This record gives sequence, C-alpha cells and structure tokens, in this order.
Amino acid sequence: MNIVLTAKQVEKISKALADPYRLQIMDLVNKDKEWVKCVSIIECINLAQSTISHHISQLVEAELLIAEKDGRNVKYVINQEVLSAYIAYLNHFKS
Amino acid sequence: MNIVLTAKQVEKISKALADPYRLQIMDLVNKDKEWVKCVSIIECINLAQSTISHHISQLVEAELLIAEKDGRNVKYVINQEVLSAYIAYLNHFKS
DNA sequence: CCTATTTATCGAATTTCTTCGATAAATCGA
DNA sequence: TCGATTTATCGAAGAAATTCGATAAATAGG
Repeated sequence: MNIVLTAKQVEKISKALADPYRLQIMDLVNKDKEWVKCVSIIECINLAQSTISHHISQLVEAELLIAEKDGRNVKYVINQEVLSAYIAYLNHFKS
Repeated sequence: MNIVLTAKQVEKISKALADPYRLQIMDLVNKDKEWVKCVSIIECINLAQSTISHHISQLVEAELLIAEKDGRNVKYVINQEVLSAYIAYLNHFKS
C-alpha cells in the first residue's frame, strides 16, 4: 500500500533529515541490511548519549526509522514506506 | 549530466524543505510550468515581504530554485537537476 | 526627472533547536 | 538480589531560525 504524506509530514521528515548527525544515523542504519542497535550508533558518533537519543527520536517521530525493543536494547530499520512516500512527494515537483 | 550531492548539500536542501511556507513556495513555483515571479509569490503568502524574500533566498541558496532577474522582477523555476540529485541521494536508503 | 513598484538587507525580538550532564527506568547476568 | 548496561528524560545554556518593520537599491513608466 502506498502512503500519501501531508505537507506537515513532509515538513517533519525534511527537518529530520536537516542535520549532519541524523543523516549519519540514517547511513549507519542503512549500512547493515538488518536491524541496527542503538548502542552501535552511539559507538559511532561523537556526541553525548542523550544527544544521540534525541536525534534518533526525531527520526523515529518523523517515521523515517522504525524502532523495536529487544531486551535492554532498541534496534532500528529504515521505514521504506515512508521513505518512498517522501520521494513520491518530491517527484511531484518534477516537470 | 547527473549531479551527485555531498551530505552538506543534502542537509541544506532538507533544511530548505523543512518549513511550511517554503514548501508552499515550491508548490507555487511548481504550479505554473513557466517562470514564476517573486511578486506573485508574495501575493499568495500571508507573511511580510521581507520574510518571504528570506524564505526564497534559502530555497535559492539550497539550489532548489533557479532565480533570474527580469527588469524590476525576479522569476524562479525549480532546479530539476538538484531535485533529481536529492531524490537520488534518498534512494540510497532504499533496500 | 520623479514617483511607484519590486526586491534585498539590516537590526531586533521571539521562538525553536542543539547539546550537555545528571538522573531515572528497564533489563541482563553473575 | 545486586551491579552493570542500555536507553530515555529533564533542565539549562548557548546557537540558530523565524519574523517583523524600516529602509535601501534598482528599475519601470509617466
């Protein structure tokens, strides 16, 4: 099923992608084709744990990432449907 | 020729798209398939002229819009190459 | 030449974002 | 059960973004 995003959602997704660390997190989650643990993101990025948690929250809030609890850990994958919907929105700007 | 964007450029483009008025401006420029005059954007959006000028600047700075002087007016079109390059960047996150 | 129109720029006020350290909550393993 | 690990949340400081009004600069038209 194809999702159609509202302008508000597009705004939120754009904002989520408008930060170098959050783009880096998207890359890290994208690298592995499986679920990526929060702790391994924290290992890779030189920011306070609380800050990284906040960045991840924004990506999850924008629904670019899907979070799943796994014991003590939380793991993430990219939400392909939302990503596709965002790209579809941008495609409307094509002539 | 296909442009490849740096992460810094992607961040800037995302930031440019992370505002409701700027999304509206993109829509307005997209509506007409010709060049859209600045003055007609100002007519459509309920913000001070200086604020709209600032929003347009960010879209031009991010190279999402191409600006061209036309007498007293400035007119815009969407930069299709940059838009495509942004979409291509996002496609890398697809599995 | 003078005035009106169009756009850009400046400075200031307000709001939002980023980042941190401290700490809490949940869960795992010994 | 207890201590260590993992993640989230809170409050605060500083940085950046949004918005406005005032004003400047460029140009069109009478």
